[in-house]
Amino acid sequence: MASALERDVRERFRRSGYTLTSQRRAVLEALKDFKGHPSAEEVYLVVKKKNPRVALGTVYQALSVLEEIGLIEAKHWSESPVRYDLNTEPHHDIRCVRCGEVTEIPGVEFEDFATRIRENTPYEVTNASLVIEGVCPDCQSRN
Amino acid sequence: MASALERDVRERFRRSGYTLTSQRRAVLEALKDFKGHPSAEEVYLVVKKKNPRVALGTVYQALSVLEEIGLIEAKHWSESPVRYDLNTEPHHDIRCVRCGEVTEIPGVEFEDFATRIRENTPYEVTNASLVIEGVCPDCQSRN
DNA sequence: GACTTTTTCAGGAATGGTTATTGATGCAAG
DNA sequence: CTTGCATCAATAACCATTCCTGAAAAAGTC
Repeated sequence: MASALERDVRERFRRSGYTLTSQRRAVLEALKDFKGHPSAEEVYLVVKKKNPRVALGTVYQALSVLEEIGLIEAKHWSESPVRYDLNTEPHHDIRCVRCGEVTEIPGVEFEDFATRIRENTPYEVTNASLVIEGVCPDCQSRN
Repeated sequence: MASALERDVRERFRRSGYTLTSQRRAVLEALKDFKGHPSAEEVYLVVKKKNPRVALGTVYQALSVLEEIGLIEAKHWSESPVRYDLNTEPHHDIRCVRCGEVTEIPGVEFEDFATRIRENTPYEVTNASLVIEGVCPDCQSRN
């Protein structure tokens, strides 16, 4: 499965014209290793462990390239920096308003909904994502 | 209908313990007059016309109080400051990725969806909103 | 392989939206 | 009137992100 991802990575870089540099690969690796949905800063910290010379700006730049070519997805929450996700399959994430943890919600389909949106606006819809917030089980019990 | 809103405003302030000051009222008025979904800065400009002494910080503060007591709603988009909306009925907004304009999408119900989300996560869901982006008709024709 | 051109990078400064701080101000209760 | 507390204006601080620069690396060319 690593090779499938690997092939996809190469392919997307080739098509985009960007070069697959070691820094961009490192960012991708960090995102793969990171359980959850790290912020740019968190990705930076992981990357820096292996290669202390990379700058935060480089990570931002790499993330935006990776997002542009569709390898990763950026999610915007209120009161939180942007968080990145390697999983680009359609899915939804929920963020705990107390501890900030982000996890995925399985088994909720979105397609019907997106279709209905398209039927009700003259806009050409390019992107629709859900921002879901709540209190995670841990924080509930920690009342 | 103005009086219904008026009553609601008074009621919510009373219950919250906050005082209904002239500045907070001015922010509310600005939001009512503004067609669309202004940013804090835009609200500030409108408020300043009538009362040039208010500071941007005051507007931010007033907006956060108004949001806290449920009179207005804040929406977060990528690449855009937070935008505020007086309409707290459940509804969806779409933002044009070219010109930035935000408009409402009528006639799309959300409830089933929210229910399905609640059934699929152990989180206690407090908030779920859609972030929809697209290209508005004007910008499409202006290709 | 040496040369040239292009892309990317590191480091740090700059930006922009938002929040925090502080002392002043205004209103309410006695 | 005056004491007390919430709110306000002004401004400084903050933080995530972007921009800028010269250096380095990679890709293309002969």
